[in-house]
Amino acid sequence: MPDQTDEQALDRVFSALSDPVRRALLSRLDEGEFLVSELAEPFDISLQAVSKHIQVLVAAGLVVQERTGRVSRCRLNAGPIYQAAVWVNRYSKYWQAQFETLTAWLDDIEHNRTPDDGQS
Amino acid sequence: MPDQTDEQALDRVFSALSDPVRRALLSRLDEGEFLVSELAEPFDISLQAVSKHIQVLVAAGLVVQERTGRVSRCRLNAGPIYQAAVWVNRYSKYWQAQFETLTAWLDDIEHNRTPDDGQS
DNA sequence: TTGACTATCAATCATTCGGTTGAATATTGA
DNA sequence: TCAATATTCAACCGAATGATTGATAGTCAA
Repeated sequence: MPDQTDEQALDRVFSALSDPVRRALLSRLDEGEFLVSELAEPFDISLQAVSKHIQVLVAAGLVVQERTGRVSRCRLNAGPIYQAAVWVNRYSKYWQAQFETLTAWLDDIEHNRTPDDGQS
Repeated sequence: MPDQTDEQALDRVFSALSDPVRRALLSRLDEGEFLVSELAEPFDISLQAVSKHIQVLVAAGLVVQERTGRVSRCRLNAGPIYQAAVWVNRYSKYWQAQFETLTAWLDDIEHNRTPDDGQS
């Protein structure tokens, strides 16, 4: 039985993941650490808008920022996604057909191989 | 490489999951079919508010409604959650410690056993 | 037919969200 | 010191969100 704090944390994580810009930021940060300006570069929106998106990710606990001098280095913290993963995986029984694919894919990760990932 | 339609579908699914009332509705519908009034009963908010939450779930493709006479029977359609599950499971490598728990849990589901589920 | 019941529609309200522009803060380096 | 740089803060804007209340539509049954 999750307490209210957990529920609110889940609110923030799912809400953070509901925006395509923020998902793209997390995908990028999965590759390493980046400065705010580096993260902002691919987007057509203003740097300030990206900065606010990063703040949303920080509030959800998904990103950690470490400021040294002028620059602010951003690092992924995927831990909070775990509860979201547990939540959505409760429904995996409904896509049995694709289930073998998912488990194989998770198995790939477990053995530190690269899954068939067509991500842009 | 997901197309824009898929991205927007993911937006809607994650956004739908970001509200605790809607997550509770999905959990309930995982147990079977319910009328709108039955779904609304446990909540302190108005029936109309619950009806609107259900409409959000329908728009995300997570719930199907079938109206017969006065009543509207609601049924879970978990399929669209799959893409969200794939998305969050990309980050499973970051919680290796808990990973065995997750795979064991998925394995339980695969064999139609009941996982250790303390859900309210 | 009348009345109760189920659910949605409609209007409203306060708040949040995603974006903008402009100013401020702080750091670096010439 | 002074100018350029990196980031955040602040104010604002329009649209979306989550809730309310009241009205409406449609169905069932006495």
